[in-house]
Amino acid sequence: MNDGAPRTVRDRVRAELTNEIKAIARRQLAQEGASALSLRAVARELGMVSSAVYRYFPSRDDLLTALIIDAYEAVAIAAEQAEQSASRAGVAARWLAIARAIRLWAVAHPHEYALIYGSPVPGYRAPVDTVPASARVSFVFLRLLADGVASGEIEVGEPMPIPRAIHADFTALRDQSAVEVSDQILARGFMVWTELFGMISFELFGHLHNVIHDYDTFFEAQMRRAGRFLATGT
Amino acid sequence: MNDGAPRTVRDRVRAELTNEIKAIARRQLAQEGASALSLRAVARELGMVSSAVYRYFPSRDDLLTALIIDAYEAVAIAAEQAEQSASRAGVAARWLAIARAIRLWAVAHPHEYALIYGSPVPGYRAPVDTVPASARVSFVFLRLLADGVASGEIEVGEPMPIPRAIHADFTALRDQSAVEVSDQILARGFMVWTELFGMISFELFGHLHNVIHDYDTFFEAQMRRAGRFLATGT
DNA sequence: TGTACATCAGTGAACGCGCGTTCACTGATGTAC
DNA sequence: TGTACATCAGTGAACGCGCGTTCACTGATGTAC
Repeated sequence: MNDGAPRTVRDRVRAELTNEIKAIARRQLAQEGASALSLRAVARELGMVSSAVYRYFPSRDDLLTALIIDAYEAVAIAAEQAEQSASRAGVAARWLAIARAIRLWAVAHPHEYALIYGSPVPGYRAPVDTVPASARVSFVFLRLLADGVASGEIEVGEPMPIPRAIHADFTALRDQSAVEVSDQILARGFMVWTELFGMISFELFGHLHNVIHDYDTFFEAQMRRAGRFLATGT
Repeated sequence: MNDGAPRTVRDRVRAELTNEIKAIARRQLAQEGASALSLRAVARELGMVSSAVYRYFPSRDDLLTALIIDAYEAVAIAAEQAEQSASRAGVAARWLAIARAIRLWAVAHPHEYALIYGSPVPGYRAPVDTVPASARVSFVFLRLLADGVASGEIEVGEPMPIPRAIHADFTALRDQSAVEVSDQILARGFMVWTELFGMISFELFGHLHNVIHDYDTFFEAQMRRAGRFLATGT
């Protein structure tokens, strides 16, 4: 149906309107948050009658799902582009580039960040469609880990014991991502990755308010430290 | 007015009803999330007419504020109790006790956790009243840092450069908390603290779904590793 | 190229719902003397 | 201890609002021959 380029005028108009609906919805999201997102408000701003939106999205939740997928893809693309721009640099620099790119996207789109990394929207259950989109950004990081190990920039050091249950999960992750990285480095990677999103969430959700004032500098300093930990385990 | 014990029957009934309202609201929060919390639904479950609730909370937002403060205090109390039970143990064990207690509280009260550490509730602006409550839990951690440095269990190691702007914020934090800990250890502490909440948020908000299966074990392993980093910087 | 029919986009009205908040009221509880 | 008045809790009706979703409809666009 919608594979390839749109053939007819109708198809093209439809694709444009679909995007316009999403753009308006994103804007309203940015003003009021996810649970205040309403089809009627979108229709109003579009200059259409509310029932017309149903020609494009069968329900409010489907619109929300589309926004969620778009948001996941936007972070992923931001990370991928940063990674590519820095691809000739070392692992530490690439890590910083990725971390900065993700944070900058989040700061520029706080409600979209909240939509995907904040509390789940009440009454909404994410369908499976969102899974591949959500995984995409972490693959950027996993590839960085693999590169770092291959180049020797990530020092493996003395192995630490990993619980059996976690080893199984890590093995599954290696299979899915086709990235061969040892348990120990995956565990280290998880710490740094968690740190990154914890940091952004703290900043955006107000937990550093009146504690830290220069968010940019603080983020930069902590991420540099995290990068060192990633590379050397210290 | 309400200083000390309630004097009259009316006062006692009022205090009980206020608590009951909060309890019902908390339960509804747990079922539907914060933005679905409604005074009318609470009144319905109370068996009262909706306007009666206004005798207890002047608006929906005030009820929400009360829940937020209660939630902050509940995590703080959980952390404090864990800390006290482990107060004779070493810093590593105390850190683990605190981390576990906070996570267990979060897992037991996911919507209350989301209320305070997830995305802000749309259309709601937290009043200043919530600030002291929100800070309480981190003071537990700051005191642990100070104890660890005093006892030598936290190794200071070679100092690392801290940006001037961050040094100023850290100084203010030392003043507010009356905890004397060096910039370097504060920075390290921030990393570990961020890691803890990042981890809990990842788990509760579904970002480890189908990746990690044994959350308990994973959390335990990562927090042990974080504890080592806290103590030794490695 | 032209016509006949099928598909689709957008309209407008309607259904049923729940929400926050206000207000004048009744009856019970508390207080001052 | 008893009475008169003030305070307070809860009622019931109402205001005005916005929401998601359905449905029969009109008119425009696309397709097959």
